[in-house]
Amino acid sequence: MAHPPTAQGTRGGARGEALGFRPLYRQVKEVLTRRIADGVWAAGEMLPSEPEIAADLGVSHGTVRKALDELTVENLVTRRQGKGTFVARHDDERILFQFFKLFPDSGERSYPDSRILEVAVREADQGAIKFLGLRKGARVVRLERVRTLGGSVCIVERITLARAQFPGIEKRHLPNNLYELYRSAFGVTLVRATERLKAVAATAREAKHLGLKVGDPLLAIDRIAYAIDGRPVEWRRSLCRTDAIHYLSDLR
Amino acid sequence: MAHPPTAQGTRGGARGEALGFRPLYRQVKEVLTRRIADGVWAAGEMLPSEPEIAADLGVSHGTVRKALDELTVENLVTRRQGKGTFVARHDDERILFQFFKLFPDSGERSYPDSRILEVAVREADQGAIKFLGLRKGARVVRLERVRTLGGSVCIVERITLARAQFPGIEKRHLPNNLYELYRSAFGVTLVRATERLKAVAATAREAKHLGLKVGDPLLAIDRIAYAIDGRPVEWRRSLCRTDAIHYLSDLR
DNA sequence: CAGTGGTCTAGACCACATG
DNA sequence: ATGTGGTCTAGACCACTGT
Repeated sequence: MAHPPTAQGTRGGARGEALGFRPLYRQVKEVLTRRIADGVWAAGEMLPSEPEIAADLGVSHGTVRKALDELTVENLVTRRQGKGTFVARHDDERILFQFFKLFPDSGERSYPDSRILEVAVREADQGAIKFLGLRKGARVVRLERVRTLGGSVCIVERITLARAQFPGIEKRHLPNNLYELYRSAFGVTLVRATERLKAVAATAREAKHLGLKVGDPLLAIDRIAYAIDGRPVEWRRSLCRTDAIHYLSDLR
Repeated sequence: MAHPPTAQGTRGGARGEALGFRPLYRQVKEVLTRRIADGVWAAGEMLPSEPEIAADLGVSHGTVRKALDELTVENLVTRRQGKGTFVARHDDERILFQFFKLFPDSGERSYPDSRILEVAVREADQGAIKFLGLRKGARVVRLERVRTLGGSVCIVERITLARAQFPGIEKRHLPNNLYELYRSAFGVTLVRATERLKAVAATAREAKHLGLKVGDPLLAIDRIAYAIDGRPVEWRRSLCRTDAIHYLSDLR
Protein backbone atom coordinates (compact mmCIF):
# COMPACT_ATOMS: atom_id res chain seq x y z
CA MET A 1 0.00 0.00 0.00
CA ALA A 2 3.08 2.22 0.12
CA HIS A 3 2.86 4.60 -2.78
CA PRO A 4 3.51 8.17 -3.86
CA PRO A 5 0.41 10.35 -3.52
CA THR A 6 -0.48 10.39 -7.18
CA ALA A 7 1.11 7.24 -8.54
CA GLN A 8 -2.24 5.91 -9.64
CA GLY A 9 -1.10 4.43 -12.91
CA THR A 10 1.16 1.89 -11.29
CA ARG A 11 -0.69 1.17 -8.10
CA GLY A 12 -0.83 -2.36 -6.85
CA GLY A 13 2.75 -2.91 -5.82
CA ALA A 14 4.83 -5.21 -8.00
CA ARG A 15 2.42 -5.31 -10.87
CA GLY A 16 4.20 -4.65 -14.11
CA GLU A 17 1.88 -6.68 -16.33
CA ALA A 18 -0.38 -5.12 -18.87
CA LEU A 19 -3.25 -6.78 -17.05
CA GLY A 20 -6.40 -5.33 -15.56
CA PHE A 21 -6.25 -2.32 -13.33
CA ARG A 22 -6.85 -2.95 -9.63
CA PRO A 23 -8.09 0.05 -7.65
CA LEU A 24 -6.56 0.81 -4.28
CA TYR A 25 -9.80 0.33 -2.35
CA ARG A 26 -10.01 -3.22 -3.69
CA GLN A 27 -6.58 -3.92 -2.28
CA VAL A 28 -7.63 -2.42 1.05
CA LYS A 29 -10.71 -4.60 0.94
CA GLU A 30 -8.60 -7.68 0.32
CA VAL A 31 -6.27 -6.88 3.19
CA LEU A 32 -9.23 -6.46 5.53
CA THR A 33 -10.95 -9.59 4.22
CA ARG A 34 -7.80 -11.57 4.80
CA ARG A 35 -7.44 -10.27 8.34
CA ILE A 36 -11.05 -11.12 9.11
CA ALA A 37 -10.69 -14.61 7.62
CA ASP A 38 -7.51 -15.10 9.64
CA GLY A 39 -9.32 -14.19 12.83
CA VAL A 40 -7.29 -11.06 13.58
CA TRP A 41 -10.57 -9.73 14.92
CA ALA A 42 -13.09 -12.23 16.26
CA ALA A 43 -16.72 -12.35 15.15
CA GLY A 44 -18.62 -9.53 16.77
CA GLU A 45 -15.44 -7.67 17.62
CA MET A 46 -14.84 -4.07 16.62
CA LEU A 47 -12.41 -3.17 13.85
CA PRO A 48 -10.03 -0.24 14.24
CA SER A 49 -11.65 3.07 13.43
CA GLU A 50 -11.63 4.30 9.86
CA PRO A 51 -8.92 6.93 10.44
CA GLU A 52 -6.79 4.29 12.16
CA ILE A 53 -7.09 1.86 9.25
CA ALA A 54 -6.37 4.69 6.83
CA ALA A 55 -3.21 5.68 8.71
CA ASP A 56 -2.17 2.05 9.12
CA LEU A 57 -2.41 1.32 5.40
CA GLY A 58 -1.28 4.74 4.24
CA VAL A 59 -4.45 5.59 2.34
CA SER A 60 -7.13 8.20 2.75
CA HIS A 61 -10.33 8.03 4.75
CA GLY A 62 -12.45 7.85 1.61
CA THR A 63 -10.57 4.87 0.25
CA VAL A 64 -11.02 2.94 3.48
CA ARG A 65 -14.70 3.81 3.46
CA LYS A 66 -15.17 2.52 -0.06
CA ALA A 67 -13.55 -0.78 0.93
CA LEU A 68 -15.78 -1.02 4.02
CA ASP A 69 -18.80 -0.15 1.90
CA GLU A 70 -18.26 -3.28 -0.16
CA LEU A 71 -17.56 -5.44 2.88
CA THR A 72 -20.82 -4.16 4.36
CA VAL A 73 -22.77 -5.07 1.23
CA GLU A 74 -21.24 -8.54 1.36
CA ASN A 75 -22.30 -8.92 4.98
CA LEU A 76 -18.74 -9.36 6.20
CA VAL A 77 -18.92 -6.41 8.56
CA THR A 78 -21.69 -4.28 10.02
CA ARG A 79 -21.37 -0.60 10.76
CA ARG A 80 -23.11 1.30 13.50
CA GLN A 81 -22.86 5.05 13.43
CA GLY A 82 -21.30 6.48 16.56
CA LYS A 83 -20.16 3.03 17.73
CA GLY A 84 -17.86 1.38 15.24
CA THR A 85 -17.43 -1.29 12.56
CA PHE A 86 -17.82 -4.90 13.66
CA VAL A 87 -17.07 -8.31 12.20
CA ALA A 88 -20.43 -9.80 11.24
CA ARG A 89 -21.79 -12.53 13.47
CA HIS A 90 -23.76 -15.60 12.48
CA ASP A 91 -26.40 -15.23 15.12
CA ASP A 92 -29.90 -16.50 14.53
CA GLU A 93 -31.08 -13.08 13.45
CA ARG A 94 -28.61 -12.90 10.63
CA ILE A 95 -29.19 -16.48 9.48
CA LEU A 96 -32.90 -15.81 9.47
CA PHE A 97 -32.38 -12.66 7.46
CA GLN A 98 -29.74 -13.82 5.01
CA PHE A 99 -30.12 -17.56 4.49
CA PHE A 100 -33.61 -18.63 5.47
CA LYS A 101 -36.11 -17.66 2.80
CA LEU A 102 -39.15 -19.63 3.97
CA PHE A 103 -41.96 -17.52 5.38
CA PRO A 104 -45.30 -18.51 6.86
CA ASP A 105 -48.19 -17.50 4.59
CA SER A 106 -49.64 -15.63 7.54
CA GLY A 107 -48.36 -14.79 10.97
CA GLU A 108 -44.99 -13.99 12.47
CA ARG A 109 -41.65 -15.17 11.15
CA SER A 110 -39.68 -17.52 13.31
CA TYR A 111 -36.51 -19.58 13.32
CA PRO A 112 -37.12 -23.29 12.73
CA ASP A 113 -36.33 -25.98 15.30
CA SER A 114 -34.44 -29.11 14.28
CA ARG A 115 -34.42 -32.78 15.17
CA ILE A 116 -31.48 -34.89 14.00
CA LEU A 117 -32.39 -38.16 12.31
CA GLU A 118 -28.99 -39.51 11.42
CA VAL A 119 -25.32 -38.61 11.14
CA ALA A 120 -22.98 -40.72 9.04
CA VAL A 121 -19.56 -40.66 7.43
CA ARG A 122 -19.40 -42.05 3.92
CA GLU A 123 -17.89 -41.68 0.50
CA ALA A 124 -18.77 -38.63 -1.54
CA ASP A 125 -21.53 -39.29 -4.05
CA GLN A 126 -21.86 -37.62 -7.44
CA GLY A 127 -23.59 -34.56 -5.97
CA ALA A 128 -20.96 -34.01 -3.32
CA ILE A 129 -18.15 -34.37 -5.86
CA LYS A 130 -19.82 -31.90 -8.18
CA PHE A 131 -21.12 -29.34 -5.69
CA LEU A 132 -18.32 -29.38 -3.13
CA GLY A 133 -15.52 -29.87 -5.62
CA LEU A 134 -14.31 -33.09 -3.99
CA ARG A 135 -12.21 -35.89 -5.42
CA LYS A 136 -13.67 -39.31 -6.07
CA GLY A 137 -13.45 -41.38 -2.91
CA ALA A 138 -13.27 -38.41 -0.54
CA ARG A 139 -15.08 -38.81 2.79
CA VAL A 140 -18.09 -36.71 3.60
CA VAL A 141 -20.25 -36.26 6.65
CA ARG A 142 -23.92 -36.58 5.92
CA LEU A 143 -26.47 -35.23 8.34
CA GLU A 144 -30.20 -35.74 8.10
CA ARG A 145 -32.75 -33.86 10.12
CA VAL A 146 -36.32 -32.63 10.14
CA ARG A 147 -37.24 -29.06 10.89
CA THR A 148 -40.30 -27.60 12.54
CA LEU A 149 -41.83 -24.25 11.80
CA GLY A 150 -44.72 -22.93 13.84
CA GLY A 151 -45.16 -26.25 15.63
CA SER A 152 -45.46 -28.58 12.65
CA VAL A 153 -42.78 -30.49 10.75
CA CYS A 154 -42.40 -28.98 7.31
CA ILE A 155 -38.81 -29.60 6.20
CA VAL A 156 -36.74 -32.74 5.88
CA GLU A 157 -33.19 -32.10 4.82
CA ARG A 158 -29.86 -33.75 4.11
CA ILE A 159 -26.64 -31.83 4.67
CA THR A 160 -23.32 -32.90 3.16
CA LEU A 161 -19.91 -31.62 4.28
CA ALA A 162 -16.33 -32.49 3.34
CA ARG A 163 -15.03 -34.41 6.35
CA ALA A 164 -11.53 -33.02 5.82
CA GLN A 165 -12.85 -29.55 6.43
CA PHE A 166 -14.91 -30.48 9.49
CA PRO A 167 -12.88 -33.20 11.24
CA GLY A 168 -14.81 -34.94 13.97
CA ILE A 169 -18.02 -32.99 13.45
CA GLU A 170 -19.91 -36.28 13.33
CA LYS A 171 -19.09 -36.86 17.01
CA ARG A 172 -20.24 -33.46 18.20
CA HIS A 173 -23.51 -32.23 19.52
CA LEU A 174 -25.16 -30.55 16.56
CA PRO A 175 -27.01 -27.36 17.40
CA ASN A 176 -29.90 -25.88 15.50
CA ASN A 177 -27.72 -23.11 14.08
CA LEU A 178 -25.02 -25.03 12.24
CA TYR A 179 -23.37 -22.03 10.63
CA GLU A 180 -22.42 -20.68 14.03
CA LEU A 181 -20.84 -24.06 14.81
CA TYR A 182 -18.91 -24.08 11.54
CA ARG A 183 -17.45 -20.71 12.46
CA SER A 184 -16.71 -21.20 16.14
CA ALA A 185 -15.44 -24.80 16.01
CA PHE A 186 -13.89 -25.02 12.55
CA GLY A 187 -13.09 -21.44 11.58
CA VAL A 188 -15.29 -21.65 8.50
CA THR A 189 -17.39 -18.58 7.88
CA LEU A 190 -20.17 -18.90 5.31
CA VAL A 191 -20.88 -15.67 3.51
CA ARG A 192 -23.07 -16.49 0.54
CA ALA A 193 -25.01 -19.30 -1.08
CA THR A 194 -26.91 -20.26 -4.19
CA GLU A 195 -30.20 -22.13 -4.08
CA ARG A 196 -31.74 -24.13 -6.91
CA LEU A 197 -35.45 -24.88 -6.54
CA LYS A 198 -37.66 -27.52 -8.09
CA ALA A 199 -41.05 -29.01 -7.42
CA VAL A 200 -40.85 -32.76 -6.81
CA ALA A 201 -43.12 -35.59 -5.70
CA ALA A 202 -42.78 -36.89 -2.14
CA THR A 203 -41.25 -40.33 -1.67
CA ALA A 204 -42.58 -42.70 0.98
CA ARG A 205 -39.90 -41.65 3.44
CA GLU A 206 -40.49 -37.94 2.97
CA ALA A 207 -44.24 -38.34 3.09
CA LYS A 208 -43.97 -40.17 6.38
CA HIS A 209 -41.87 -37.48 8.04
CA LEU A 210 -43.99 -34.63 6.74
CA GLY A 211 -47.39 -36.22 7.25
CA LEU A 212 -48.23 -36.33 3.56
CA LYS A 213 -49.12 -38.89 0.93
CA VAL A 214 -46.65 -40.35 -1.54
CA GLY A 215 -46.58 -38.18 -4.66
CA ASP A 216 -47.68 -34.99 -2.92
CA PRO A 217 -45.80 -31.95 -4.21
CA LEU A 218 -42.73 -30.77 -2.30
CA LEU A 219 -40.42 -27.83 -2.80
CA ALA A 220 -36.85 -29.11 -3.22
CA ILE A 221 -34.12 -26.61 -2.40
CA ASP A 222 -30.50 -27.43 -3.21
CA ARG A 223 -28.28 -24.97 -1.43
CA ILE A 224 -24.55 -24.64 -1.93
CA ALA A 225 -22.97 -22.38 0.68
CA TYR A 226 -19.61 -20.69 0.15
CA ALA A 227 -16.95 -19.70 2.67
CA ILE A 228 -15.24 -16.36 2.91
CA ASP A 229 -12.49 -17.58 0.58
CA GLY A 230 -15.04 -18.48 -2.07
CA ARG A 231 -14.85 -22.25 -1.74
CA PRO A 232 -18.07 -24.33 -1.63
CA VAL A 233 -18.39 -25.83 1.83
CA GLU A 234 -21.88 -27.14 2.46
CA TRP A 235 -24.40 -28.85 0.24
CA ARG A 236 -27.87 -28.91 1.69
CA ARG A 237 -30.92 -30.47 0.09
CA SER A 238 -34.16 -29.44 1.77
CA LEU A 239 -37.59 -30.83 0.97
CA CYS A 240 -40.43 -28.64 2.17
CA ARG A 241 -44.16 -28.98 2.28
CA THR A 242 -45.42 -25.58 1.23
CA ASP A 243 -49.11 -25.67 2.06
CA ALA A 244 -48.67 -23.13 4.85
CA ILE A 245 -45.32 -21.56 4.01
CA HIS A 246 -43.66 -20.12 0.91
CA TYR A 247 -40.20 -19.29 -0.38
CA LEU A 248 -39.65 -15.56 -0.80
CA SER A 249 -37.31 -14.14 -3.41
CA ASP A 250 -36.65 -10.45 -3.99
CA LEU A 251 -35.82 -9.37 -7.53
CA ARG A 252 -34.13 -6.01 -7.82
CA MET B 1 -30.31 22.14 -3.77
CA ALA B 2 -29.20 25.74 -3.34
CA HIS B 3 -27.24 25.97 -0.14
CA PRO B 4 -24.22 27.58 1.48
CA PRO B 5 -21.14 25.41 1.09
CA THR B 6 -21.09 24.10 4.62
CA ALA B 7 -24.71 24.40 5.73
CA GLN B 8 -24.91 20.67 6.40
CA GLY B 9 -26.93 20.89 9.56
CA THR B 10 -29.94 22.35 7.85
CA ARG B 11 -29.74 20.71 4.49
CA GLY B 12 -32.91 19.61 2.82
CA GLY B 13 -34.48 22.95 2.04
CA ALA B 14 -37.55 24.00 3.99
CA ARG B 15 -37.23 21.36 6.64
CA GLY B 16 -37.53 22.82 10.09
CA GLU B 17 -38.83 19.67 11.77
CA ALA B 18 -36.79 17.71 14.25
CA LEU B 19 -37.28 14.77 11.93
CA GLY B 20 -34.77 12.44 10.34
CA PHE B 21 -31.76 13.82 8.56
CA ARG B 22 -31.81 13.57 4.77
CA PRO B 23 -28.42 13.57 3.12
CA LEU B 24 -27.85 15.69 0.04
CA TYR B 25 -27.07 12.77 -2.24
CA ARG B 26 -30.48 11.28 -1.43
CA GLN B 27 -32.10 14.49 -2.59
CA VAL B 28 -30.02 14.42 -5.75
CA LYS B 29 -31.09 10.82 -6.25
CA GLU B 30 -34.73 11.78 -5.85
CA VAL B 31 -34.45 14.61 -8.35
CA LEU B 32 -32.86 12.27 -10.88
CA THR B 33 -35.37 9.50 -10.19
CA ARG B 34 -38.21 11.94 -10.74
CA ARG B 35 -36.74 13.15 -14.00
CA ILE B 36 -36.29 9.60 -15.24
CA ALA B 37 -39.84 8.66 -14.22
CA ASP B 38 -41.13 11.79 -15.97
CA GLY B 39 -39.36 10.80 -19.15
CA VAL B 40 -36.99 13.78 -19.25
CA TRP B 41 -34.55 11.28 -20.70
CA ALA B 42 -35.95 8.31 -22.63
CA ALA B 43 -35.01 4.72 -21.90
CA GLY B 44 -31.58 4.01 -23.29
CA GLU B 45 -30.79 7.71 -23.57
CA MET B 46 -27.69 9.23 -22.02
CA LEU B 47 -27.91 11.42 -18.95
CA PRO B 48 -25.88 14.62 -18.71
CA SER B 49 -22.32 13.99 -17.61
CA GLU B 50 -21.55 13.88 -13.93
CA PRO B 51 -19.88 17.34 -13.87
CA GLU B 52 -22.88 18.76 -15.72
CA ILE B 53 -25.36 17.34 -13.22
CA ALA B 54 -23.18 18.57 -10.38
CA ALA B 55 -23.05 22.11 -11.78
CA ASP B 56 -26.77 22.02 -12.58
CA LEU B 57 -27.74 21.08 -9.04
CA GLY B 58 -25.00 23.03 -7.32
CA VAL B 59 -23.37 20.04 -5.62
CA SER B 60 -20.01 18.38 -5.95
CA HIS B 61 -18.95 15.61 -8.26
CA GLY B 62 -18.74 13.12 -5.39
CA THR B 63 -22.28 13.79 -4.28
CA VAL B 64 -23.65 13.20 -7.75
CA ARG B 65 -21.63 10.01 -7.98
CA LYS B 66 -23.05 8.68 -4.73
CA ALA B 67 -26.57 9.32 -5.99
CA LEU B 68 -25.79 7.58 -9.28
CA ASP B 69 -24.20 4.70 -7.37
CA GLU B 70 -27.53 3.98 -5.72
CA LEU B 71 -29.48 4.37 -8.94
CA THR B 72 -27.09 1.91 -10.54
CA VAL B 73 -27.63 -0.64 -7.77
CA GLU B 74 -31.38 -0.24 -8.23
CA ASN B 75 -31.01 -0.86 -11.97
CA LEU B 76 -32.45 2.51 -12.87
CA VAL B 77 -29.38 3.57 -14.81
CA THR B 78 -26.36 1.82 -16.22
CA ARG B 79 -22.92 3.35 -16.40
CA ARG B 80 -20.30 2.64 -19.02
CA GLN B 81 -16.86 4.00 -18.42
CA GLY B 82 -15.71 6.29 -21.19
CA LYS B 83 -19.21 6.49 -22.70
CA GLY B 84 -21.73 7.83 -20.23
CA THR B 85 -24.64 7.08 -17.91
CA PHE B 86 -27.81 5.77 -19.51
CA VAL B 87 -31.40 5.24 -18.47
CA ALA B 88 -31.82 1.49 -18.07
CA ARG B 89 -33.69 -0.31 -20.81
CA HIS B 90 -36.04 -3.24 -20.51
CA ASP B 91 -34.53 -5.18 -23.33
CA ASP B 92 -34.58 -8.95 -23.34
CA GLU B 93 -31.09 -9.11 -21.89
CA ARG B 94 -32.04 -7.16 -18.80
CA ILE B 95 -35.32 -9.00 -18.28
CA LEU B 96 -33.47 -12.27 -18.56
CA PHE B 97 -30.90 -11.10 -16.06
CA GLN B 98 -33.12 -9.36 -13.54
CA PHE B 99 -36.55 -10.96 -13.64
CA PHE B 100 -36.26 -14.41 -15.13
CA LYS B 101 -34.81 -16.85 -12.64
CA LEU B 102 -35.52 -20.13 -14.40
CA PHE B 103 -32.46 -21.89 -15.78
CA PRO B 104 -32.10 -25.10 -17.75
CA ASP B 105 -30.46 -27.83 -15.66
CA SER B 106 -27.89 -28.14 -18.42
CA GLY B 107 -27.15 -26.17 -21.53
CA GLU B 108 -27.40 -22.55 -22.54
CA ARG B 109 -29.75 -19.99 -21.06
CA SER B 110 -32.38 -18.58 -23.33
CA TYR B 111 -35.35 -16.25 -23.30
CA PRO B 112 -38.71 -18.08 -23.36
CA ASP B 113 -41.20 -17.82 -26.20
CA SER B 114 -44.88 -17.19 -25.48
CA ARG B 115 -48.25 -18.19 -26.91
CA ILE B 116 -51.30 -16.27 -25.75
CA LEU B 117 -54.25 -18.42 -24.66
CA GLU B 118 -56.75 -15.78 -23.63
CA VAL B 119 -57.14 -12.09 -22.83
CA ALA B 120 -60.14 -10.89 -20.83
CA VAL B 121 -61.39 -7.89 -18.87
CA ARG B 122 -63.13 -8.70 -15.61
CA GLU B 123 -63.64 -7.71 -12.02
CA ALA B 124 -60.70 -7.87 -9.66
CA ASP B 125 -60.66 -11.04 -7.59
CA GLN B 126 -59.33 -11.32 -4.05
CA GLY B 127 -55.76 -11.75 -5.20
CA ALA B 128 -55.82 -8.72 -7.46
CA ILE B 129 -57.36 -6.59 -4.72
CA LYS B 130 -54.74 -7.71 -2.27
CA PHE B 131 -51.65 -7.75 -4.44
CA LEU B 132 -52.33 -4.75 -6.68
CA GLY B 133 -54.01 -2.65 -3.98
CA LEU B 134 -57.26 -2.31 -5.95
CA ARG B 135 -60.73 -1.45 -4.74
CA LYS B 136 -63.51 -3.99 -4.79
CA GLY B 137 -65.20 -3.99 -8.19
CA ALA B 138 -62.21 -2.51 -10.02
CA ARG B 139 -61.65 -3.81 -13.56
CA VAL B 140 -58.59 -5.85 -14.37
CA VAL B 141 -57.12 -7.28 -17.54
CA ARG B 142 -56.27 -10.93 -17.26
CA LEU B 143 -53.90 -12.53 -19.70
CA GLU B 144 -53.17 -16.22 -19.93
CA ARG B 145 -50.33 -17.71 -21.90
CA VAL B 146 -47.99 -20.68 -22.13
CA ARG B 147 -44.26 -20.31 -22.43
CA THR B 148 -41.70 -22.45 -24.15
CA LEU B 149 -38.12 -22.92 -23.09
CA GLY B 150 -35.71 -24.89 -25.22
CA GLY B 151 -38.49 -26.10 -27.50
CA SER B 152 -40.90 -27.58 -24.96
CA VAL B 153 -43.77 -25.96 -23.09
CA CYS B 154 -42.84 -25.62 -19.45
CA ILE B 155 -44.75 -22.63 -18.06
CA VAL B 156 -48.42 -21.74 -18.00
CA GLU B 157 -49.10 -18.35 -16.46
CA ARG B 158 -51.84 -15.87 -15.67
CA ILE B 159 -51.05 -12.15 -15.60
CA THR B 160 -53.32 -9.62 -13.92
CA LEU B 161 -53.13 -5.85 -14.45
CA ALA B 162 -55.24 -2.92 -13.30
CA ARG B 163 -57.14 -1.86 -16.41
CA ALA B 164 -57.07 1.78 -15.29
CA GLN B 165 -53.31 1.74 -15.52
CA PHE B 166 -53.17 -0.02 -18.89
CA PRO B 167 -56.21 1.26 -20.80
CA GLY B 168 -56.90 -0.69 -23.96
CA ILE B 169 -54.07 -3.14 -23.51
CA GLU B 170 -56.52 -5.98 -24.08
CA LYS B 171 -56.95 -4.83 -27.69
CA ARG B 172 -53.26 -4.66 -28.47
CA HIS B 173 -50.88 -7.13 -29.92
CA LEU B 174 -49.07 -8.60 -26.94
CA PRO B 175 -45.38 -9.20 -27.46
CA ASN B 176 -43.23 -11.72 -25.71
CA ASN B 177 -41.51 -9.03 -23.65
CA LEU B 178 -44.42 -7.39 -21.84
CA TYR B 179 -42.32 -5.12 -19.63
CA GLU B 180 -41.01 -3.31 -22.68
CA LEU B 181 -44.62 -2.77 -23.79
CA TYR B 182 -45.63 -1.45 -20.37
CA ARG B 183 -42.86 1.10 -20.60
CA SER B 184 -43.18 2.21 -24.22
CA ALA B 185 -46.96 2.23 -24.50
CA PHE B 186 -48.07 3.12 -20.97
CA GLY B 187 -45.08 4.85 -19.39
CA VAL B 188 -44.89 2.26 -16.62
CA THR B 189 -41.37 1.17 -15.78
CA LEU B 190 -41.02 -1.91 -13.59
CA VAL B 191 -37.94 -1.82 -11.43
CA ARG B 192 -38.28 -4.59 -8.86
CA ALA B 193 -40.45 -7.54 -7.89
CA THR B 194 -41.05 -10.08 -5.17
CA GLU B 195 -41.69 -13.73 -5.91
CA ARG B 196 -43.37 -16.23 -3.61
CA LEU B 197 -42.79 -19.89 -4.48
CA LYS B 198 -44.69 -23.03 -3.59
CA ALA B 199 -44.88 -26.57 -4.82
CA VAL B 200 -48.41 -27.48 -5.97
CA ALA B 201 -50.19 -30.32 -7.73
CA ALA B 202 -51.14 -29.88 -11.39
CA THR B 203 -54.82 -29.50 -12.22
CA ALA B 204 -56.32 -31.07 -15.31
CA ARG B 205 -55.97 -27.87 -17.28
CA GLU B 206 -52.34 -27.32 -16.32
CA ALA B 207 -51.47 -30.94 -16.89
CA LYS B 208 -52.90 -30.77 -20.39
CA HIS B 209 -50.91 -27.69 -21.38
CA LEU B 210 -47.69 -28.99 -19.90
CA GLY B 211 -47.99 -32.59 -21.01
CA LEU B 212 -48.20 -33.97 -17.47
CA LYS B 213 -50.59 -36.01 -15.36
CA VAL B 214 -53.03 -34.51 -12.89
CA GLY B 215 -51.36 -34.23 -9.51
CA ASP B 216 -47.81 -33.99 -10.85
CA PRO B 217 -45.73 -31.46 -8.93
CA LEU B 218 -45.44 -27.92 -10.31
CA LEU B 219 -43.50 -24.91 -9.11
CA ALA B 220 -45.93 -22.05 -8.51
CA ILE B 221 -44.42 -18.57 -8.65
CA ASP B 222 -46.48 -15.56 -7.60
CA ARG B 223 -44.72 -12.43 -8.74
CA ILE B 224 -45.70 -8.92 -7.81
CA ALA B 225 -43.84 -6.33 -9.86
CA TYR B 226 -43.44 -2.74 -8.74
CA ALA B 227 -43.11 0.45 -10.77
CA ILE B 228 -40.51 3.15 -10.33
CA ASP B 229 -42.82 5.00 -7.93
CA GLY B 230 -43.11 1.91 -5.73
CA ARG B 231 -46.67 0.94 -6.60
CA PRO B 232 -47.53 -2.70 -7.38
CA VAL B 233 -48.48 -2.95 -11.03
CA GLU B 234 -48.47 -6.54 -12.21
CA TRP B 235 -49.49 -9.78 -10.55
CA ARG B 236 -48.20 -12.84 -12.36
CA ARG B 237 -48.83 -16.43 -11.35
CA SER B 238 -46.62 -18.88 -13.18
CA LEU B 239 -46.86 -22.66 -12.97
CA CYS B 240 -43.74 -24.44 -14.13
CA ARG B 241 -42.79 -28.01 -14.70
CA THR B 242 -39.29 -28.28 -13.29
CA ASP B 243 -38.07 -31.64 -14.49
CA ALA B 244 -35.54 -30.03 -16.82
CA ILE B 245 -35.27 -26.50 -15.40
CA HIS B 246 -34.80 -24.96 -11.96
CA TYR B 247 -35.30 -21.65 -10.19
CA LEU B 248 -32.04 -20.02 -9.16
CA SER B 249 -31.78 -17.77 -6.12
CA ASP B 250 -28.61 -16.07 -4.94
CA LEU B 251 -28.22 -15.50 -1.23
CA ARG B 252 -25.68 -12.90 -0.20
C1' DC C 1 -17.06 15.70 26.26
C1' DA C 2 -14.46 12.59 22.94
C1' DG C 3 -14.79 9.03 19.60
C1' DT C 4 -17.16 6.74 15.97
C1' DG C 5 -19.21 6.44 11.36
C1' DG C 6 -21.47 9.53 7.63
C1' DT C 7 -21.52 13.48 4.41
C1' DC C 8 -19.60 16.93 1.40
C1' DT C 9 -16.25 19.57 -1.10
C1' DA C 10 -12.54 20.94 -4.46
C1' DG C 11 -9.29 19.45 -7.09
C1' DA C 12 -6.22 16.22 -9.27
C1' DC C 13 -5.36 12.41 -12.01
C1' DC C 14 -6.34 7.62 -14.19
C1' DA C 15 -8.78 4.40 -17.40
C1' DC C 16 -11.77 3.79 -21.23
C1' DA C 17 -14.12 4.99 -25.61
C1' DT C 18 -14.34 7.60 -29.66
C1' DG C 19 -12.99 10.64 -33.03
C1' DA D 1 -7.38 15.01 -28.55
C1' DT D 2 -11.43 15.15 -26.07
C1' DG D 3 -15.07 13.67 -23.21
C1' DT D 4 -16.84 10.19 -20.28
C1' DG D 5 -16.94 7.57 -15.88
C1' DG D 6 -13.67 5.93 -12.00
C1' DT D 7 -10.25 6.66 -8.29
C1' DC D 8 -7.90 9.12 -4.68
C1' DT D 9 -6.71 12.76 -1.56
C1' DA D 10 -6.95 16.24 2.25
C1' DG D 11 -9.65 18.45 5.01
C1' DA D 12 -13.89 20.06 7.00
C1' DC D 13 -18.02 19.33 9.33
C1' DC D 14 -22.39 16.63 10.75
C1' DA D 15 -24.93 12.93 13.26
C1' DC D 16 -24.95 9.41 16.58
C1' DT D 17 -23.32 6.92 20.91
C1' DG D 18 -21.33 6.76 24.80
C1' DT D 19 -18.72 8.85 29.24
